[in-house]
Formats: sequence, structure tokens, C-alpha cells
Amino acid sequence: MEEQFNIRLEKLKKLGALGITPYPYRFDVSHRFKDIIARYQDFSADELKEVPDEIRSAGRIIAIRSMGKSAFMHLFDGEKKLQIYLRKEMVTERDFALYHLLDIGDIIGVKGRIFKTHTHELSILVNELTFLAKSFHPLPEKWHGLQDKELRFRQRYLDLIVNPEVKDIFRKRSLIIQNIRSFFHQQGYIEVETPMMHQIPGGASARPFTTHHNALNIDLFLRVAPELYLKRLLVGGMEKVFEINRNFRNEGISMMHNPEFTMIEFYELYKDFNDYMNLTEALLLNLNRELLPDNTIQWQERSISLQPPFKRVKFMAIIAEKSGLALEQLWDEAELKKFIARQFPDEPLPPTFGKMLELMFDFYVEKNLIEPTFVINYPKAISPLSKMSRTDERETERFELYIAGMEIANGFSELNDPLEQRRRFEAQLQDREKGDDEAQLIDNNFLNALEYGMAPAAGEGIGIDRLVMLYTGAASIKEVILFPLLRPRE
RNA sequence: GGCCCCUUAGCUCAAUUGGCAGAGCAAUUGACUCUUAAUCAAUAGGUUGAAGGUUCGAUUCCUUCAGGGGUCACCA
Repeated sequence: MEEQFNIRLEKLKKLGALGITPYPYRFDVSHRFKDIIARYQDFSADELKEVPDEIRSAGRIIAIRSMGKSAFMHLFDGEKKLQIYLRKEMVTERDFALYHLLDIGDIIGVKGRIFKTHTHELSILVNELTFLAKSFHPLPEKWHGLQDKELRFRQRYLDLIVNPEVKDIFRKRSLIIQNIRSFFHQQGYIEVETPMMHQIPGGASARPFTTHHNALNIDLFLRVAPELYLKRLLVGGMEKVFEINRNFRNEGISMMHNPEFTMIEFYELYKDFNDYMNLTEALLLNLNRELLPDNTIQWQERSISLQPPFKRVKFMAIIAEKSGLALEQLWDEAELKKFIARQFPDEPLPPTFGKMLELMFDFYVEKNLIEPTFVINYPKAISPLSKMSRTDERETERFELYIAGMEIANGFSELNDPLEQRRRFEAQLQDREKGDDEAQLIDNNFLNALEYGMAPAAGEGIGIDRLVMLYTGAASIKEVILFPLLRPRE
């Protein structure tokens, strides 16, 4: 509100009359609040009286309880909160005048001794007060916090000030990424960065964002996946590579989808999809050791064990089982078409065989895959970059890992036959002509790379945001992305 | 994109059948030197998301729009 802004602005101006700089340059902090708590929490009130240590610390005022010639305040330093106690007789007149100009939300530095109150709360008895920054806006209310989801995401800084548990989610996100990164470094992988702007969007079935480069006067696409560039590196003989970075897909927003999201993709020469299912289990086990001592996550009122090994089911077999449609009929496009027309009379018939299979999988299978499950042997029709199965030429050596009804990982034995890859791209082009606007485009530059010979290899992508959702119990992807995309206001 | 719900003070929320728009916190003024959702006294704060309609009268009923949430569909 403008009135409160002006009142606080007036207070800021009054600081000048006291000879106080409203925006000083630095403040020496001897202890963060968590250090103070760790070091002094176990002392008794009497023992603390013998401790002469002078503490310098700083934080944002989140509560003021004033009693005339003395006051208690709670400060929050972004991690922990701590009480401070100010007495008129303990500070200079100037500092006491400064105290009268403070508001909730202001940031101050304090110097003083540690003591415990009669109610045994660890506190700082202030003998010097330093003004560090003014808040011109009142903070959200103190014990309900900030509930409005929209405001929380639009003004994430307020969310972080008022709802401390939010910071735990992002601390955990950081730990997860650090853990995964060091896992791959330990395995001898090289971390690389490939282009975010592509001339031909590829590596995943998705619609891209478009942009334009002025000097070259060319349209470019934000990448939907780094896959085709990482495989160029395999051709070049980089034996083990991974990339952690953003992908951009021009699609709807939901509890599980943000238009930009973070993926890790990793590739290794001379391996196949079996090796990578094992590697995925090892990766999660490693993560569990650090973040999930009992290997169990809490997911919406139920607990899910992330203890490998994980169940493996075949894509077509599980659809057949859950839908009741016989396996042979599922493979038969005409039969499948009839079945879908009967089961989903209100929906437009998917334009391609692949899209029909995806519909079947999404409707009958996906949401029921709560326990970690590898779905394996995806059909060729929806896997244009995976190598054909050794046992059934209609299938590929591709797996996806599902946990809590979400697709978490997608990996396969990489298709390295350039002639077959060209045929797959051409089949995608036909799907596109049938109306599948997510079908992939022919990337001749990539095919040219394959024509130089790429050794057998495995590759995989893991959605980091969703993994963080699992490990933090967040129900929405917006909770694990600091600034999720929202429609602009005004 | 379809359907359902929500939008009231800076924040969290009330408001009976359609009858004077309220509380707590935050703010302002005053009292108070161990409080912690501090307490006590007083004050101020609103075009009830926007536009239109029905009505003597609309926060309340209707229509449209905007934003948000949920859900279904597509993608990871």
C-alpha cells in the first residue's frame, strides 16, 4: 500500500538526521545464526554469563515485541531465526533512536553477547545496532505465512523469507544435482555443454520454441533435447559424456510440466540398454545413500520404496494386460483402431499407429506405475532413435523408468546404423504428414556424423525436476522450480 | 484446449434469504526494561478482480472478460 511505503520512506529519511547511512557497504558477520545455535544451545543461562564472546550477526527483522525501554525482536538470516534483546541502558542513544525507526522486514546487524532468557531462549543481548537495508513493503502475515500460490511463485523472494521450508526444497535440489554430477565424474564421464539453439530441433518428439538470429538472418529453435549433439560426440570418440541443462518444449503447463525443464542426458560407448538400467539403479541407490536413508519416499499419503532392483515389464505386454486387448490385436493397426474407436468414442482418433499406442499406454498403464518400474521394449514406431530389439524386430531396446505415475527416465541402446536411422526419420516424416506435429525431422548433419561410424552405445535422459519432486514429496513441478513460468500480470 | 472451483484491507480469512463490508496480524499514536501469535488503550486502512445486467437495493443472483487453482487430454 502506498501509505505504508511513504511512512517507511519517511523513516529512512530520518536515519540521515541520526548520521546513519541508509545503505552501508559491508558488515562483518562473525557467526551465522546456525553457528550460534550449534555452539551455544547446550549452555545453561548461568554458564552463558561466563562466556565473554562478542558476536556479530545480521538478519531480517521478522517480529518486534516492544516494551518501551526494551524490546525483543526475531531476526531471520535466510536459514535460521534468532531472538535479539535490546535494552535502552545497553546501547547508545543514537542506536536506541535507530530502533524506533525500524520496521518488520528491515535488515540489521547486531553486536552483543549471547544469553538465555527466563524462558530459556537463546538470544543476543545487543550493545550495538547497525542499519543495513530498509524494506518499504510490509511482509506477509506472520503465522499463516504466504499461502497464495500465485504470489509465492511470482514473488519467490517473499516465499523464501516467510516460508523457510521452501528453502529446504531447493537445498535438496542442489544436493541431488551435486550428487548426480559427482556420480558421473566418479565413473569417468566428461561433462559437456552442447548448443541450446538448434537449426533443426531434434532428439525428442516435441514442439519447439522458435527464435531468430539477426546477423545470420536465420530462424533457430530452442532445443527440445541435446541427444543428437551428444551422439555426435560419441562419433568423435568421447567415450563417456553427460550434460545437465535446460530443455524447452512448447507445450502445456501442468503439475508435471514446465515449458523449460532440467534434464541430465548421458551416453557411453560399448554399452547397451541393459547396462543403463543397471546404471540407473546404481545412480538412485547412490542418491538414496545421501538423501533417503530408508530408501523410501513419501508420496501423497503413501510410501514408495526406491530400493533397487526395479520391476521390468514390456511395453506392449503391459498395455495388453491392463486394457484387455490381446497382444496380436494390439500390434494390428486396424484392430487397434477399432478398439480405440469403441473405447474412446468422444475423442478424435490418433493420426498414427504410434500415437494410438501412446494413448493406450497413457490411459491404461502410466498412472498405475507407482512402484519404480522399467517399461522396456518400446515399439519402433514411437522410438525413432533406438536400436532394434535383438528378439523382436518390431520393438526396440528402449526403457522408461516410471515412479509414482511419472516418467522419470528414458534410455536406450542407441541406433548407430545410418541407413536405418534415415529410414526411421523418413517414417517420422510420414507421421508428420498424417498430422503428428511432434514427429521428428530429418537431421542430415546428424546422419552424416553417423555415416562416419558410431560404436555401439547406450544413452539416457533423466528429468531432474521430477526426480526432485519425488525426493522432496512436492506435488507440483512448480514447487521445485524457483521461477516457474506463469502468465504475465497486467 | 475442455470441465469444475476460487478472486473481499498489505497478509490470513468472515459476512445469515439479496438489506449499513467485518475480525486477527501488519500499520499509525500512546503506556510498558524477560517478551515470544507479547499485552493494554485509541486511530486509520475497501471502486468486494474488471465490465455489463436483474433489482428499490448486489460481496451475494445472471452474462462476458482477466488472473489463479484443480482435473482431463498432449509432452519428460
